Amino acid sequence: MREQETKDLGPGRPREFDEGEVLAQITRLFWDKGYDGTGLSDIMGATGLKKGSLYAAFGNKKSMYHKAILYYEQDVVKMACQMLRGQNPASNRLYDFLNSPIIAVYENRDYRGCFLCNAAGDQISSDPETRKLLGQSFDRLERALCDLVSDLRPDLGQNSQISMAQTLLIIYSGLRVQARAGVARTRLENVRDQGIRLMDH
Amino acid sequence: MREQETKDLGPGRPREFDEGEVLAQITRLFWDKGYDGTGLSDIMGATGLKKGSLYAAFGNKKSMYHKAILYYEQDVVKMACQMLRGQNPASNRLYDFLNSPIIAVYENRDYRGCFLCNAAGDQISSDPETRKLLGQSFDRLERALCDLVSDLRPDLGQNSQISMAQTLLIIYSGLRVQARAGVARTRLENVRDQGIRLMDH
DNA sequence: CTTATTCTTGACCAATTGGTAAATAATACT
DNA sequence: AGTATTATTTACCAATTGGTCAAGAATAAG
Repeated sequence: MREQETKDLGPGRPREFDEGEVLAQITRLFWDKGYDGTGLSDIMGATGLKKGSLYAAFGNKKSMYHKAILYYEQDVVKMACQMLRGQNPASNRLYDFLNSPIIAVYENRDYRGCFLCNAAGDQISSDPETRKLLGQSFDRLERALCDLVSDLRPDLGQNSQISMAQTLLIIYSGLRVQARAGVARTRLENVRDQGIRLMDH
Repeated sequence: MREQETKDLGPGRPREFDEGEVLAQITRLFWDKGYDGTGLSDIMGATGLKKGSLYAAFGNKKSMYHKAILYYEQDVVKMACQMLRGQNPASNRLYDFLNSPIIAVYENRDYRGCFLCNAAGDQISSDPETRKLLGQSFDRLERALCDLVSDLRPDLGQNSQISMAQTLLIIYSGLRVQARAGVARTRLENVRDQGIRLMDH
């Protein structure tokens, strides 16, 4: 009675690529080059697929972008949420969260920033479906942050906890943006520490 | 002995457009459509100028973008800094600063966000010159914020004041990004108020 | 008026854009 | 084997991209 994992091949020629892997590559492209900065040619080059296959599998460019946001949520955002709700001490989880933008840039030389934050600044964020997807992913992050705050400050009322979670998300977004803009490490670390100290009040 | 304002016309045909006005329009375009999202055709349409004139006056597209950031600094950022150092009570200035992203979206239906923040998420932020210009503008904002904090909390040491200014800038960036992503007004207001309360500690 | 200088215009460019359609190839079912 | 179904490939499309260049137009100086 269980659902088939690999979609038992019905009639017709089978796919020669893994949809998830291809989507991961598409996501990476949109992530660091933006919507208009990524051409079908880039996508073809990175995936090795021709336009026909891409359009058949993922629809047009805008639809590919939407699927990329969804993939990012199921991949990066989900992982972040698991970390936020993980088994480590709550204060460590908070530190790791606010430290991750710094690690990315200054340890891993990863300048892509946060896909959601980049997308918010992109022209395509005026597209309603894109906004909806961005909102969903941010909400998901906020809920995880809320759980973290509730671990950290069970003494506070729920409204205060929510406000703190929202503030942490905003600080995180700001850190991602400024890190991508090339702000010095020490400055980001100052803000990280202030964000952590903010939880004491 | 004073500098001539309108550049006494020397030999040759005189300009038929005001360089500042045109630059303002170019800036607006890059601001809400991004680098790749803005085509020369858009710029021609908005300014009424042909490519030849544009290239002669501002160089190629990337150079136009750089000049747009500079224009933004001399226009929007400078005004913001003047407000931050203005005559109003310091707490009012802080409120106005953190409230401005909310006003923009929810009172003025202005969804452009902050050009600098958008640019940081843009593909072109990997261009060194662009990063330099972004850094300069952010620095300018941070210095003004530092003066504000020093008005607000003269009791603190300079290092603490700097950290606070940096945190305010990051919160501001985050607010701009999330506001553009369509986050609900009350959430932004929560964060605004938390940012203000942050100054009490 | 002529000349030098600057600006504007319009034609032109190769390359690329997102997108489509037909032909071909690989599978399952009968 | 034949047929229905789905995937891949190839060729093709009109439109647009950023960018250049030469010709014409408007000014100042001689």
